Amino acid sequence: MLDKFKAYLQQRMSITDEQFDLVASHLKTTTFLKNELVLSQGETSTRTYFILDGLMRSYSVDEKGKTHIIQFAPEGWWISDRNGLLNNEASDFNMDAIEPTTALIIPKDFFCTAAAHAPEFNLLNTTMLNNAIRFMQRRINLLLAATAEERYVDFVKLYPNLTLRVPQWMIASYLGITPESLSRVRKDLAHKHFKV
Amino acid sequence: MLDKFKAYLQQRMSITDEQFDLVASHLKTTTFLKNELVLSQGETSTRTYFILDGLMRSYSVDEKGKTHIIQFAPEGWWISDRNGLLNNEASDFNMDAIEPTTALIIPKDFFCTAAAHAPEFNLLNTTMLNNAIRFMQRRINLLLAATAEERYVDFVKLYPNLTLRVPQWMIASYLGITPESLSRVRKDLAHKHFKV
DNA sequence: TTAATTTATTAACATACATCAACGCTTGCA
DNA sequence: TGCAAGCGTTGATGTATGTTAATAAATTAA
Repeated sequence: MLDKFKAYLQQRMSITDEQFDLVASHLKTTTFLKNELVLSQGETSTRTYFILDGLMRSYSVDEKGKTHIIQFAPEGWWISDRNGLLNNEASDFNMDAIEPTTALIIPKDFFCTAAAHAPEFNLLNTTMLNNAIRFMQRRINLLLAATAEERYVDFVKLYPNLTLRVPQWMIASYLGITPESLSRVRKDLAHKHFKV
Repeated sequence: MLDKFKAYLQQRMSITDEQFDLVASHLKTTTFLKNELVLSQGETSTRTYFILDGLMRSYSVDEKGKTHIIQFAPEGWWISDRNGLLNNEASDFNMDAIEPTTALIIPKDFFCTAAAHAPEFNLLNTTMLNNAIRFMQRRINLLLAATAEERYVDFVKLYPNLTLRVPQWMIASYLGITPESLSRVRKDLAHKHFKV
């Protein structure tokens, strides 16, 4: 199962087998059941998860009980609560597994200790963080500028894979619209011969 | 002028005068006029700016010519285009100075070279990046879950300083509403005795 | 200082999306 | 096997916010 993590790293940095073994010796895997709650709003967690298999999400629940999805994390993605990670503060969000999931538990100091074995881990870390920012800026821009239909089309192009795996109401919740609206958006797109 | 940067670093890490001098010797300051365009959509820039004085913003312009503000950067904030920084790609956004601005030019490899002099720069860098992600998740959550009024109230509490410095139509553009809507929101809040 | 431009407000009207409710379809579990 | 629960669709209706336009106030330029 660690092979997937090794492959992930090798695609993004140069790392020897020895370095990987040293680094990976600190890591444990864990599994979550479908719909298992991993972290609730108000709890504190300093862990990051690297998803080996399955699908997780982080989301908020507002006063009316409505759910708003902050992030999807399928295989090869990272997910964590930054409040806990940075300041040992309570999480603003919930986290759960949408599918049965296997994940690596990445402790808070992982990149720091890993960099002691292979300095390139520092660059990998900052590159990934910058990338996350880039994606979030893009999403914010869409939320500010685009219609529900445009946001859905963008989602499908960006995550064709997720579109099939995730129930529609979750996609709606990620896009910031109701499931009913998404249903209508899809109907309109079908008339315009939009595929998948 | 570099004093401000030194104070900024000293608040966030331990750094000696010698280390600072070494690190700062690579840096140049630059100034921008009010309304000066710093970067346009389609151009490539690998620079980051650290704002010493003044106020900058990054924003997109959609097909209808409407402006959508991605980020405000007042004194003590960083601003950059991640497309250029990460991949030497063209920027999705524009960047300009809202006020006359003095900024440090931070080259792409700054944190890497600085870490050679003071390793704590690595931690500072990742902490700041994680913090940026935290703030953006919070903003996304508000865009998904909150009304225009709630978002405005949140903005005013989070950036009381900016509320006074920035024209209303820019705040509207940051919140994802029209200036007319913001005007109405403010009127309603005034009736509810909301202050500032 | 006047003139020109930008910014903020207000009103009438338009629309994208939400809400509420009803109805089949699937799914999972008793 | 059957039945409850969840999911997706559709329709009728409601509402927050957008659009357009006019005007006033503030800022900038000449």
